[in-house]
Amino acid sequence: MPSPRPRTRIQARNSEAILDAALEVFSQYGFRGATLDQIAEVAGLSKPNLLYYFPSKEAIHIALLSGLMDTWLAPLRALHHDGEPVEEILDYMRRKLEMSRLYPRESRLFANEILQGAPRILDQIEGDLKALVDDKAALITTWIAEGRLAPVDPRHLLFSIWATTQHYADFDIQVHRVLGVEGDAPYAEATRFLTQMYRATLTPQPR
Amino acid sequence: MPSPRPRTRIQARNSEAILDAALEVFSQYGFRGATLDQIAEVAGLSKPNLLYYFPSKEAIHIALLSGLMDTWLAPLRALHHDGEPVEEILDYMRRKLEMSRLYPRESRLFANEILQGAPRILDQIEGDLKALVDDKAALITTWIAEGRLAPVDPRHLLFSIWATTQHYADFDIQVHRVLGVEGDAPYAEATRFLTQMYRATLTPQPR
DNA sequence: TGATGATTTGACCGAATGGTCAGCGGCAGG
DNA sequence: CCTGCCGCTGACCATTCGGTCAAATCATCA
Repeated sequence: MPSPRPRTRIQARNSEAILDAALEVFSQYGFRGATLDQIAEVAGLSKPNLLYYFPSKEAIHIALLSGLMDTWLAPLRALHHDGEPVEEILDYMRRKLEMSRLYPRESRLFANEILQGAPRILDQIEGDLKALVDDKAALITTWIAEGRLAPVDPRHLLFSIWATTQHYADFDIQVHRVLGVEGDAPYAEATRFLTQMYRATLTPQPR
Repeated sequence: MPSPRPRTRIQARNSEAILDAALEVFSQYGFRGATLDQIAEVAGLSKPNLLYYFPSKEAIHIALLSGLMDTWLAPLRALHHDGEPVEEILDYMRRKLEMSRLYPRESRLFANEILQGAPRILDQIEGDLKALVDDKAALITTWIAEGRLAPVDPRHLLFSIWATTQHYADFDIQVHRVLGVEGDAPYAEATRFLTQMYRATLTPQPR
């Protein structure tokens, strides 16, 4: 039984190929809709060979998800209490949007998992994620109390940032077809629009 | 071969039960991840009986999607050129949010279809949806030119409204677990937050 | 070079999948 | 009461599914 983490060069290469192919397939069809044959074909390996590196379909899925959560929360963790509050949150939004641009498959994998009821990451959502949100919401509340941020609901502010930024990854096709363009152009426009929207929302009004 | 639209009372009842069950299952697992046995069980019918009313799994899916698109676009169609621009768009946002609250399964079905590459509704996205967006974007541009709306990118404004409102249906579980609440409470809070955000974003600044 | 373990695969398995079909029961109209 | 059709089902089918295994091949190093 090979260890889940690669030890030899060839194990590293194949494990990575499998995870990459699995990300491709799972992110599009969800766990139940994806098949091992599909993943094997994308990875350029035979199905039994997949199962030589991972004991089951679910193990591949779990391997993807467990690595994903930390990556996904990193931008929010980087929301620091030093710096100008409005710009801090704008930076967070831009980091999140950049994640959607660079890692759309990861975003879709996450979306698929949530849509299916988050059976494999519910504890992390109720644990790590909730704790992190509580923490950052407290920080935002402090900023508001100091008058450095317009009074907004901190949690729904975060929800809206997640929603707007991930939309460009998850609904990628819709965005491109409605705009009638291809490539990364929507992200540049989105950066401008979202910067404008959140600046208007968050800038405190002296009165 | 029974016609797709019910003619007798019993056909109406069963067709509706099937579509309702299929909506339940498809919206959670996507087309490929859903099974006829699952739908049959939820509908309280036998699998062959499903296929007495619909010729195939795909036919059920198509029946759901074709009915969905019009319902889904109705709120945007109702964006009128009379009335105060800011309040018109706020009303649209609230209608969309109300749709998420009342029809979360429809929202998830749509999200699943887009995630999987929109194989069955791509033409409608490039056709009806794009045309509608172009039309309403022109209206918004007019409002901006008249100084009755802050200058924003109209299409990305619509994207952000879709994203934020549908988020409460599609990521329902995450929202509830992170907030630590159950029921419709998030929708009331979201209405307040989003009203505040879009009012701040859209209200023109006299200078 | 030979030995040894890592890697790969064809053949296969039982279960689940979408779908078919002959026929049964019941109900409506004559 | 008979007839005929609508609604429904159990049994079945071919394919695909996740997964196993023995055997073949490959790579490495003594």
